[in-house]
Amino acid sequence: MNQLPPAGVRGALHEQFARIGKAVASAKRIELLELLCQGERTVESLATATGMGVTNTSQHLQVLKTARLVETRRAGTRIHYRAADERVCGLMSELGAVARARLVEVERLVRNYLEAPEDLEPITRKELLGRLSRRDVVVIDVRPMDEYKATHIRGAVSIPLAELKRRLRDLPKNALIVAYCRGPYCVLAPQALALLRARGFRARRLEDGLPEWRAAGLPIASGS
Amino acid sequence: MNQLPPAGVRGALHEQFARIGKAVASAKRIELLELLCQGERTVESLATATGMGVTNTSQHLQVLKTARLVETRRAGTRIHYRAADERVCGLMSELGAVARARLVEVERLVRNYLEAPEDLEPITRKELLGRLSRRDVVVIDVRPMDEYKATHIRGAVSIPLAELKRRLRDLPKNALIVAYCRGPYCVLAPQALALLRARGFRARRLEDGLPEWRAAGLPIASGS
DNA sequence: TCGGTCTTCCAGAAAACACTGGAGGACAGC
DNA sequence: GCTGTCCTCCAGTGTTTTCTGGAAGACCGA
Repeated sequence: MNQLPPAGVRGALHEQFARIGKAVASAKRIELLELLCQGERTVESLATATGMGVTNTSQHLQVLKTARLVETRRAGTRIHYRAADERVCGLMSELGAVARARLVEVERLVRNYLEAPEDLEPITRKELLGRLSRRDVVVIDVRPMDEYKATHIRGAVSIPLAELKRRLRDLPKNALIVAYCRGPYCVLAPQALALLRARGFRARRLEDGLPEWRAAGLPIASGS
Repeated sequence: MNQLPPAGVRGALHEQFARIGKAVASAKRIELLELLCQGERTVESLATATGMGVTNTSQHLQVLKTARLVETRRAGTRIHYRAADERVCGLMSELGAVARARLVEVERLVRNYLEAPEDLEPITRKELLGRLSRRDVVVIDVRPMDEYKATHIRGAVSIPLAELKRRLRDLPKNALIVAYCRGPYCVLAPQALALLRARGFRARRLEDGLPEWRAAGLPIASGS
């Protein structure tokens, strides 16, 4: 190649490269490829392994197939998928390496799970009060909006559990997040924690819930 | 790592990997990354090099930046972008390698341009007639739809130039495609050829155009 | 402080994509 | 032939991405 191809071809070439990129632009497909790099599997086994529906799995596999990253083999009524060649798996690990090197979030995810087990304990009212006055915490009220409007911990923001996923981007990645809800048996806060931690946030639960905070005579507020 | 992280984290990890994948899921961004792997450049210089608008270029660069694939440096009023590290460029070449290895289209693109110069000559009416009867050709009429309805070569399908891009998927990748329009000085067919060839199709032009075909007493039709 | 330049942010339209459920195709066993 | 299994295709819905102009922000030089 002693000369560049003309512009029209260059664009189309890049589009071909992008086909590969698009194929690995989805977490589900990456999961599938990782599994396939371990060995051949049927559609159904991939579906159960990833927790996706069979239809959806099949469609993702079609995408990978048209990008020529995987190949198929029919055996009776079922179809076995496998990675098209070792280079594909090489690309996957390269991708993972870049992700680990470049994305701090990945490190944080691992650290959050493997270390800091004390973060799994609820935070006491007293400690939260201290942190609130030092402003080194974000307190979120994960109950439905109308309950928040009625009464909430002073300084807390309302993020109903249903909206949490959508509002993740509003939350700080480095500060501690404390979630609370109706009381010690309420499931909203634990669910919020699970989501937050899976996304790499540092999150803890307040001991008990709002009624106990209020009963302790600690500062509350109402309205939005 | 002697144990897998729990499912919630695994999913989130894959999503982090997919962030990198998404970043390279667009031909434009791949082009930008390739340029940046050669060295630092300003937004404007990237915009002119790729033929994109500055706004659009900037937005693609933001995507790359949030994926941590590129970094910036301010110098007075302009901002210099560069690849975040060599591993990123390594990933790009790995991507290109897989694309070349796996995508036949890429090979075809190169071949279409570097070889088969005879395909650049128009096809004669006589040859087209023969191929039409052997059905080993797809003839497309790239004039506006109403002209097609009035009269067209029998066996041709109507794909007005404006719609060609959208309808590329309807065309065969292996068969020969012959385009015609109003006559030897009409620009529609040449433009269609440029697009088709850039996308890897085998495409030729009919000598002259419809009037000459008709004048030669060859088979025509009308209606849709 | 005031233009001028370079870049980013924002809002809206068009296109592409992911997921779902139901219909259809290929195969094995009876 | 018929039935059941496994997979793929199709159509519809809701979300995300891409691109475009216009406005705003950061910086330089006068």
